[in-house]
Amino acid sequence: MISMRDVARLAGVSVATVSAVINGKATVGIASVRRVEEAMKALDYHPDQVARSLRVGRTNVIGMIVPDISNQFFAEIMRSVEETSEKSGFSVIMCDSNEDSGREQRHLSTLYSRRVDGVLLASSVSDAAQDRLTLRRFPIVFVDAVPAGIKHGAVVVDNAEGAYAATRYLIELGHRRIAIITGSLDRSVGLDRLEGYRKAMQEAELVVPDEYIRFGDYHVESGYKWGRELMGLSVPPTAIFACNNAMTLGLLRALADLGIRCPAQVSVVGFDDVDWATSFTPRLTCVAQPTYEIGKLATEMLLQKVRAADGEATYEHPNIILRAELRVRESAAAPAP
Amino acid sequence: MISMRDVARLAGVSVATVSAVINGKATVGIASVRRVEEAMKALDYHPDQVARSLRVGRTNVIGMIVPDISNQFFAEIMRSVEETSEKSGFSVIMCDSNEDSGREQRHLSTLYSRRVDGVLLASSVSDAAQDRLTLRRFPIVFVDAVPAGIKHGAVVVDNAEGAYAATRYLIELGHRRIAIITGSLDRSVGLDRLEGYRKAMQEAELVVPDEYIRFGDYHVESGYKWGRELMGLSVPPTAIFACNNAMTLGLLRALADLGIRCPAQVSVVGFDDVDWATSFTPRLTCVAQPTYEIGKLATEMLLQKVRAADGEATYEHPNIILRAELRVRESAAAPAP
DNA sequence: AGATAAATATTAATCGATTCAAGTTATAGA
DNA sequence: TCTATAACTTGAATCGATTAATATTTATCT
Repeated sequence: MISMRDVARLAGVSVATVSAVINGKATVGIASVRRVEEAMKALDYHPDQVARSLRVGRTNVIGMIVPDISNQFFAEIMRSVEETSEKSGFSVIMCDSNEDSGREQRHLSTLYSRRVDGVLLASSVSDAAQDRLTLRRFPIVFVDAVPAGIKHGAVVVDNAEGAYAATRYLIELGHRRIAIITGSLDRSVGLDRLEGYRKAMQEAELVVPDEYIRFGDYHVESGYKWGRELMGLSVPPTAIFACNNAMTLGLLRALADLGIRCPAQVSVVGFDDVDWATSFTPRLTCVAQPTYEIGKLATEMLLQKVRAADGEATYEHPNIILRAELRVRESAAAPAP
Repeated sequence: MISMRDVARLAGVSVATVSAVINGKATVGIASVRRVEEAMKALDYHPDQVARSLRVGRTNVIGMIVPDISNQFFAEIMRSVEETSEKSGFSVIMCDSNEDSGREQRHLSTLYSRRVDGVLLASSVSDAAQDRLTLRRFPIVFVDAVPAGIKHGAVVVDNAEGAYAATRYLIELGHRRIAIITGSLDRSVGLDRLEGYRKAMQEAELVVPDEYIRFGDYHVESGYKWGRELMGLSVPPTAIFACNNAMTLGLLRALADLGIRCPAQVSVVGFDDVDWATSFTPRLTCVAQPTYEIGKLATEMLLQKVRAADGEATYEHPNIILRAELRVRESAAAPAP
């Protein structure tokens, strides 16, 4: 392995000079700079970031933990995070928590051992926010879901507002029997979306029978299961609001299996816009989250925190709350008379 | 930052002893082990992997480069890679090459600087295989696409066979005018799928007009564009084979926009099975790749290589070629008479 | 008890960078 | 020519672990 010593030897200077050249310090003579650069090229030298990290106490690596890498919503955020990080010279270690708080904790622990400079935590399962110890380890920015009580350092979407808009839209179309398939309530995402739905229903003075509220787990299967159940009720809903992309998919599959036509027999609004949404017949009406923006802003916020922490300071940015936009397409229509 | 010194001091032993305890060396007395363990717990000590990596010359980190993180096919492979790596104590740095050979090279270079122990390279754009220098840097396993001439260290699917099966199936349904939307030919994936298609057509003694072969770029838009073009031909095909998930989506969108019903008016077979494939009406017939297996086997092969390289040896495993399975559903049917 | 072997523990070098204090050379001004 | 200052350059300590060589303690056997 070629090291700085080798470069120094070949260039006929000290390692300190080589280091200065690499770091663009202005104190090096033009002649030395040239010789060092030539030596580096000749030896195909690439500075060892591991050694550098040890010395400067910074790795230029961040960690990102998501509940499911293969969910398109998170995949798109990851893409944006990777792109933004790379521009600032940061690499990203990706971790999948599989919505399991044990796995999440273990990942946080390894990331700490690897001395990453910060962590993006999507849909945190465990209440990492409560975990004072974890928070003291490294800068953290919460993405997608914000733990209760956290007012700073999170980038999320206004889930309540998005769910409200979706439900409102269905009501305006004339629906009165509107069901929801939501996620578990131990994270803000599920909580807020349910709340938005409830608010819209309440405002319209529509009572919601308990069996119209179903708690899924953000996977296709639960959307399918609850979709079948809902449509099997003695008084089935005329519209269903599904709270993430996977459950929407499951719901649509259930409808197809049951031979129930959408939107003629039942209207569907989903959460998360995905590439297949506009290829479906009918094209899917849904609440879209700006994944690119979420990833970009969260990364920028985290890097600010990292830079601040470098100078022993702290950088506290109030939560960024982006708008979730209702995209009206064809899967929701007025109920059959 | 708590270091081994602190632990050693508190436990009343030397750092060497602490190190021995951590690494499970049998030479430490039972009493010392206990004292060290208590000290570690008391101080909430987490060994610094950066320092460890520098000393032992291993990082226990691998890199993975994919052309598009947000494509579900690669996202699923990544998930499997992350899972398998984590089991062996490896972390994964994810990089998106955006199908750009410049970006790919830059990523390879950073990964080298970070001294990752190995790299999984999906759909390599640049001919990294030819790049002797890159190959000497670290163990590499090719995924999805195998560079020309590479006989070892790749995990791929039998693309030609998959495409052959798909085309064959369409022919058996009675189609004679079958078009293909494939990817560029500078990677084995595009090449092999086209070849499989050609072989099936040839065997059936069907001539393929040039305008039935369209070269996309694996993105939705190109599937859409070529889909419209194909259906606008004076003699349009009665069946279309699209060579990846995104282009299939674009094609289906084009058909929907044109009001052309599938499979009544045109049959469609896609490549890559994805979560939405079975929620569509009609449910999508496609060639499925075993993403979980691909990720798992590729990671295992890479880790073998890493372990071998650790002992100055090399581990050469012949390319693993998995079967791509045709999943017959409803988007392809006999042509209208 | 004394010798020898076995079991533990420690010292100090090392990995490859960065960085500060100190040293050397060059330049300008008197 | 001499000195003060500026412009470069370097030696050596340091980051936090691992590990080989060496030292110390304990156990075993005659």
